[in-house]
Amino acid sequence: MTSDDFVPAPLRRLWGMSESSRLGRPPSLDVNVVVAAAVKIADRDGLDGVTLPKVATSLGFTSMSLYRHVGSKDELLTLMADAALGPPPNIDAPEWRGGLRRWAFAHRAVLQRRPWLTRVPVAGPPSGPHQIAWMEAALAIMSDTLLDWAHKIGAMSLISGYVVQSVRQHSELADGRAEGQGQADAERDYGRALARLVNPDRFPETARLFASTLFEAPPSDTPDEAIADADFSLGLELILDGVAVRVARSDP
Amino acid sequence: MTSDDFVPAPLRRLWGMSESSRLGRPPSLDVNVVVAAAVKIADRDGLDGVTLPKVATSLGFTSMSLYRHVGSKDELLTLMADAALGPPPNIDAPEWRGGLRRWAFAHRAVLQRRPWLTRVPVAGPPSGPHQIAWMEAALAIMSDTLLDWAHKIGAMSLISGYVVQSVRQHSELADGRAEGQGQADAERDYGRALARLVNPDRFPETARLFASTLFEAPPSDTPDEAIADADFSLGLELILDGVAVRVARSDP
DNA sequence: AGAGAAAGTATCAGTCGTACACAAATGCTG
DNA sequence: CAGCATTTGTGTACGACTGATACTTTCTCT
Repeated sequence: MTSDDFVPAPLRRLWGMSESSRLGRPPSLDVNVVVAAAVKIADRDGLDGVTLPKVATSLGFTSMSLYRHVGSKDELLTLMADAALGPPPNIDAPEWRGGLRRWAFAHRAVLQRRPWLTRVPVAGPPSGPHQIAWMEAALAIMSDTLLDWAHKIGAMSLISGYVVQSVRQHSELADGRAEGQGQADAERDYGRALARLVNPDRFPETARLFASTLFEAPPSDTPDEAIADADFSLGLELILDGVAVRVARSDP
Repeated sequence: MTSDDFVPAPLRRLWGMSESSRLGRPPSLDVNVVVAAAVKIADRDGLDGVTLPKVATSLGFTSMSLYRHVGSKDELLTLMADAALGPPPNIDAPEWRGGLRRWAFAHRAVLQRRPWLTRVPVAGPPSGPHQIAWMEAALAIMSDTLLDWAHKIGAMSLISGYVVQSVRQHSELADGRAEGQGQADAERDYGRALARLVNPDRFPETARLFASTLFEAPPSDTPDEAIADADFSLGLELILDGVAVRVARSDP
């Protein structure tokens, strides 16, 4: 039966199953070329810079020609996301905790290089080959544990969601920041501006927070990157502590 | 000096500091009315349904009139986000863990009622009065612990990020789902479609996952909501376990 | 009363996504 | 080798959106 191996068109394009109908006019354009061009534009101009006219003219075609290869702009975004994610690194760690940590940092590195990836609307569950490969890598890291599938998936998507959230937040704040201002400076300005609005009677804890040294005194020679790494690690290790509790619980 | 209590216009609008210049033609429109209308449209048509023409005509004005009260569409979104978030519930829990759990569920309930909130691009650090109030509530819950500020903020934003991510994911999947299909059915279909693409040689763990009972056999009389709640709790308790480790560590 | 200031309006340009009908380029069939 | 079905890329068009600029309207204060 053909209905058994029916795969919807978007999935076929994601997995590179070319039609090669060998009939009619041969295509001078294919999905991968279109996606590569779109990714290049996103790298340069951000996700909002990706428009069908721009992608098409960057290839010397008209915008409508793209519709022969991608079903819609949303589908193009999905294809871009999987292509830009790329394959996961090889991680063969002796124990799960170090492995997941490396997985998370690798994931973060990819997103930091292409912050627009964190803004692609997810149109469905992970279904591209690269997304699946990253998932495989995480599952392999946890294969030694006795966690059940629900916990493995839960831990993985928790970490992955944290990575996305964290990178997006930093990149959006960086976008909204005046040029030439470092992260430390921006945080201090933010604290000062809000400190006037936060009434200590209504918001006692928050007022104490703003009065604390958290925003005022970062050792001035610390690079922004180190601060960001520390913030990121704080949350990540918190999650890993939580996973450790479950791992220990399932292996008495 | 006036420069000391200078507050930028977007912040002034967020905090409801009206100008009341008492000169010239009196306004028949104000920020709150505009924001309320925009929120109503978002509730009905989603975030993409919010356009300046639609908001304006729903009030009987022209689109350009909105620019007298809102700096840009992005600013309108920020204002909508804070208005729609609303004030946090009163949570006076005897211990932090139950308190944070209730905080997370309350936050989730708000976002579930207005899924478009999870898609508003965050333009900066939390700065609206309601956002600050939610932050205050979380800090108050943790005030009994000996966590330092960095850990409190880290735990709070981790939980909040998890809530957002989780609700957004579910609502986006629900949007992409064919009508009349429940969550359990959709997950089963997803598993079947991908199972054919996932080569067990390249993706052994993932193949085992798809072959597992995770997607195939949810007890058929379980309502979708219960499944979603269980998924949500799984991740949340994982995070809380992680926080508990830190709380214990800081109080020997 | 009238000057000055602010609110709301009319008009407009520049984009974007995409539906639809068409032209061009090829392999297959006779 | 002719012509036909088939597939690819194009031209044109429409509706919708953001936001600029310059205008009219409607107030208060002098």
